[in-house]
Amino acid sequence: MAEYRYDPAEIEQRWQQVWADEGTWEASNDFSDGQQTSYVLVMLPYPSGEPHIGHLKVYSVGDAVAHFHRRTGRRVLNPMGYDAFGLPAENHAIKTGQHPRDSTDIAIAEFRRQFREWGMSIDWTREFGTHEPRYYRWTQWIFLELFNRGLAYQKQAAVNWDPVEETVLANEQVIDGRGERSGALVEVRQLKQWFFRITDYADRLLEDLDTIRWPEHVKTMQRNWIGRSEGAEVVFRCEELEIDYPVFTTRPDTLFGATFFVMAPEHPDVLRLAEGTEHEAEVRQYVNRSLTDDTQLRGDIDKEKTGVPLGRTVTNPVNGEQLPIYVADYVLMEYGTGAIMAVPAHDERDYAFAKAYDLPIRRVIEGPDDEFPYSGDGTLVDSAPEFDGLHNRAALEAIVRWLEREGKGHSSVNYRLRDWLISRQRYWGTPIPIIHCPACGAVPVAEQDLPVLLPDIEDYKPRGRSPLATAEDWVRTTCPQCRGPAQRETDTMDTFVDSSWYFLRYCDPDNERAPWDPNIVARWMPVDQYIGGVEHAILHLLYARFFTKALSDLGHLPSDLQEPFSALFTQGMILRDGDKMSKNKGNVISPTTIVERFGADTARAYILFIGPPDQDADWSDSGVEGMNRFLGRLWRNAAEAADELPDHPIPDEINDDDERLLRKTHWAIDKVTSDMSDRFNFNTAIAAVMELLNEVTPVKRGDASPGAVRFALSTAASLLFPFAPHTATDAYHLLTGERVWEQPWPDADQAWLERPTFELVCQVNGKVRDRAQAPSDASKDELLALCRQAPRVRAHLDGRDVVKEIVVPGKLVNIVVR
RNA sequence: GCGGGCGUGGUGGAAACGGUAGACACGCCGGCUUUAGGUGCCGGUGGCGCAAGCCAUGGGGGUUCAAGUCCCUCCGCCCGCACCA
Repeated sequence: MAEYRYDPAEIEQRWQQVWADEGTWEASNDFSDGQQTSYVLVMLPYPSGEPHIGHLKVYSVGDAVAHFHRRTGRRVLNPMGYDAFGLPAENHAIKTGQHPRDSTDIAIAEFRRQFREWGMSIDWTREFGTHEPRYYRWTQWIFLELFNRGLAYQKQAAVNWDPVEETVLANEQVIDGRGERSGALVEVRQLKQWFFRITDYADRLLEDLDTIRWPEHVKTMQRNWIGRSEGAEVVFRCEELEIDYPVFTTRPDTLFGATFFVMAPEHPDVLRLAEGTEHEAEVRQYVNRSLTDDTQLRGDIDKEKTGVPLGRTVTNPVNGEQLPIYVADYVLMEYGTGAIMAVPAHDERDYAFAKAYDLPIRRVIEGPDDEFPYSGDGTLVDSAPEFDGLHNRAALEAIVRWLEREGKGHSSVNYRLRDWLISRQRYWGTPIPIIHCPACGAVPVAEQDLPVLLPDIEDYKPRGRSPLATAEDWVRTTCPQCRGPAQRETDTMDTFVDSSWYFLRYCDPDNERAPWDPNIVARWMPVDQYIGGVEHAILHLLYARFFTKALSDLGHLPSDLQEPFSALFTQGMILRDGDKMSKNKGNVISPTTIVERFGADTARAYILFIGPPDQDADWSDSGVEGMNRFLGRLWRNAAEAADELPDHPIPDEINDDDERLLRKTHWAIDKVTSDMSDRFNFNTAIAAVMELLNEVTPVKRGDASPGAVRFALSTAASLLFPFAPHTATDAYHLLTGERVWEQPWPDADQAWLERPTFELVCQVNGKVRDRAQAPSDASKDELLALCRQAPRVRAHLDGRDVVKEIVVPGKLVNIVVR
């Protein structure tokens, strides 16, 4: 017997050459043939160092989907780019002096090399990095579009300042009071910053979640983040100073239970209200302490409630009562109006405060017991004759109607979502295309002057302001409106701005007159299948949705394009011994090592085989070897059959081995197809191909005809193609002389899926006692009879009364005895 | 505290519907081939038991002819949000 040696290095290199030479994976923007399209997109990588195993996993998933879509008749857009602006490259520059552009371009070259080495079916003609002027020119253009429509604006605000990165951060980038990247406790600073008005879109961002096929937990996270609550705004008046203080409450039904009123320490009126009262000094002290307090500590829910009275009162609009005003740090300036009515009987926090300061507690809703606080539903009591006795839900509406009639309040909706703070005091990002003119204010750079190029500078270190400020020649400019001397904006944009529209640019990447041609975008968008990590559940995925809606409203996208990603899949991490891989732990396994040793196909197929791709999976060195053995076995069987078995068709008269093999082959087609269709069950799909190959080996030595063996092997290769494209291509080519990627996805023949007989499970009292071969078309009575005849069943029926008989056709019979 | 997810052999994991628990693979055991092998091939492998059989999907309870799957409850782990009025 000849020796057939599986040589993945040679096979992979050879086919990659063909794909590169022929541009096999390029997707044309000529849609005249009317072919169905599919946009399969994996989140673009941040190019730093070199790809890790997580990249290999996510792109293997994406590539499998792309290949499956292609072979089931769709034209697939599967592009690649790089999210190339960002802090790591800049921090590296501060340390080494190497320009971030240079280190980034080196990393990109390595990513590109490895993606090619992995054999990913990417359309390389559409590649770009978000740091290239031909890209960020349009990021700036989009900024100006938003600016011109009032969706980008500057305001002085309390913002999150990361003292390590020396820049502000968006709310979404602060995790447990710490900077997302640095882990440093963020400080609050009052600064003038650029924002995008994402809050205008809160309702649509919430509602449209119902229209997309995303994992439920991601949708839930977005809903929580947006944090919509319905309630009412109620006006409390300070008579002494003649000022109205509106508060937001979700429980206007408890208005009669309000016994005091609380303002946040940041509330601009706190000091003014306390002025001239006996509490002034104490209030001043409390406010100062709160503002300098650790934000994290202050946010701790278990922290004891503290506060100070202001020495003033407000009027409860429903009953005219005078409620003492307190300042307390459990009230947040960022939410609602920065002031609340306090109802200790029916709110946990107000109750804790009332207990600590010995304030009255008044029940206005009946509860199941006398316990306070009670936040559930019940009958309204001790409120007003017109509302007492109503269920609190009904009372809520009645009270709001009353407030509206009296002009003392109205129903209202509040959100947790804040506007998106996009300015960063850092170098390596897209410059904000604004010019500050002493006379004209913030003036947009003219469209024909885009891009505003990022200047080269000497020192990248941020010193409380953007390093761009040191590029004085660059900063100094003239005002586009009045031609007077003016200064450029020196902040750059959050890199999440860059990645909020890249999926649109892929559609039309070389367009020099516009960010994209809406007609082309209309053909590809929305993305049919988006794939990436859950860590972007809120940040990137919320921002990209906002951009899509805003750009659609501005007329730059089709009006029906409201969501960028119709379907989302979030992949799990690859762990090692149950731990994250990290350089610190020294347990990193690099894709290069695996690819060098076993080939890309082994690495890719193993990662997909290890378990469901949305779950975390533990890496196993011996597991990889097993996959390498399987691919080698498939390839050798194919090579051997191609050489040694005559290329005859399957004979009309088939023997038992042929039949067995053909049934298994069609079963495998059916299994892999359904595992791939709406699911991501790659692990079981690969297992099915293994089962098929396991069936070929013994049969080959038996009586199977050459045609049947060749058919089984070429089908196995064809089914494996999305997971191990090179090996599958080569095996298929050896057997058929054809290119598997040009072949349609195999079709399972129903006739071979149905069997003339099946194994009938015979149960007594729900326990399996025996099995019997039964004709597939047997009647219920026949199945029952077969079961009763089975020897082990008879033993268990002996001398007992049959109570009940259950027949499940095609499956089992259960006889219940006593 | 609220919301979501998960818990199956020595290991990773199978089992859309309630209907043969453990597919496929790793590991392990045995055999054959090989000068040798980190190769290839064949067989075995949830636990207890000689066997008939019994036990087994985190624990307990329930519904059902039948439960990994449905319901209740408890335990453990993971993720998100968290003084949001």
